[in-house]
Amino acid sequence: MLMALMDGESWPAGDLARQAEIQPATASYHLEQLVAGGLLMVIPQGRHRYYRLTSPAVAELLEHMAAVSGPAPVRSLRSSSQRDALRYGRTCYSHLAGRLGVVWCQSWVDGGQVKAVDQGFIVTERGQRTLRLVGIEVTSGTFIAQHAVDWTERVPHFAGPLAKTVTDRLLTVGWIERGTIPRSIHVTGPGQAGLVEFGIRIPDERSVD
Amino acid sequence: MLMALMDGESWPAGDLARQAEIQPATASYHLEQLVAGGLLMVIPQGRHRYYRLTSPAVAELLEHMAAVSGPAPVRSLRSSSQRDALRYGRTCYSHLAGRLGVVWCQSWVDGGQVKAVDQGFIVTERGQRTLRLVGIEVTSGTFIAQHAVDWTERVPHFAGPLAKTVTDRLLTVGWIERGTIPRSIHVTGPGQAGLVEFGIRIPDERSVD
DNA sequence: CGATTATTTTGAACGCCATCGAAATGATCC
DNA sequence: GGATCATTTCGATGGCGTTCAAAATAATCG
Repeated sequence: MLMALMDGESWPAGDLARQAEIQPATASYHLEQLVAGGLLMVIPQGRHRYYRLTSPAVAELLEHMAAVSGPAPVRSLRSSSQRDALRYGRTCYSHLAGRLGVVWCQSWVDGGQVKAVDQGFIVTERGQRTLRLVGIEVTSGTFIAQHAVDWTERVPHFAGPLAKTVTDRLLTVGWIERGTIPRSIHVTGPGQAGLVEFGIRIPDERSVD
Repeated sequence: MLMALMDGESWPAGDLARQAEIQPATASYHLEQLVAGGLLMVIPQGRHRYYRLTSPAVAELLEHMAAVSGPAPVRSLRSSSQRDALRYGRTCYSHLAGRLGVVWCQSWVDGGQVKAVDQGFIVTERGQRTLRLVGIEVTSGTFIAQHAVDWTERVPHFAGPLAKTVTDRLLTVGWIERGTIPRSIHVTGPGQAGLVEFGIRIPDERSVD
């Protein structure tokens, strides 16, 4: 359930129960504990009670835990295909993660849109021009944080405010869109060409290693 | 027990049991689980079996967890005084943490030995000269990572290779020394003057807030 | 080699915690 | 206002995990 909430969105108890494949009563019990423990907060809205992580810090911690613990053993076919989808692309507190996020980071390093500095990257002039393609205006030298480790890929990807802005923009212009599996992301038809122009070598969605 | 191992040192099962105030058999049982879970490794030496964290990554994760969970409620006077000692100064995987580590970081920012950049600090020319006082030679511009959050202080402190080098050096020249409580650090007599010259405003050991 | 120390293994007891079905609460919809 | 849906509360069950004492193993010491 915590993993399902890692995109920073709010989900009602029932949805979380279904995803965790447990009874609603059980989910309710656990969610209460997580709220008591300060990891979750609850936003009552009508007959729904929306749960969400109390802060991005919690998401970071979870990502950190997942990174150290390594990939979980596959329990069922369903969770496996679900994992594959998330492995391809997903949002992590509103920035791109998964293979898509990693490839973006690598492509931009190789393509010279960003220059690696300690603990992150700074946007080059080329990067500045590339960002302008999707209507984002920044001064070159702007810093982009990197996420220390990525859960499924174990390599850096962009994080922080600018990463979020870009992700939002890519969703708005319709180059990427959210899948049916919560937090999953995939590339749209127009996005195929768009992202290449945006300096991202798009990975094949079929061949997820 | 994990907290006791956070300095990266190796401890035998018995010592860990005593610190955790549990029976040796119980400790052994738990330590075995932690090894199975990949958090600990064991180094058999004679009739002792030394346990240690498998990697610095585990220590970072623990620090992260402690930071998010906040200070634990005080259970006993003993654990409280122990906590106070660690709050004053301690090593975290071979770099200074606790109030001492935080003050070092703040003093150097104020004193101009380092300049804050994103996700860390870089050594200025003044810092270069200060480091030379203890026989450490670096080029100005050298990067010092910062630990995102400090468990007891919740403010940044130095981490990474250079922080470790300095800590080792301060121990070698005898300005700081390890206390009886594992991981605890305090300032020696000579260190009082030395650390001031080294650009650190030494906090009073008595008045730990 | 016997005594001592460090540690693990075994075995058993206890407690508690996760789980679920059923009932209760609360809110929406018609 | 009654029906339906989302969620929580209640109550009961089963299981499992933690714990420790005692015994076993292993290594050191005299």
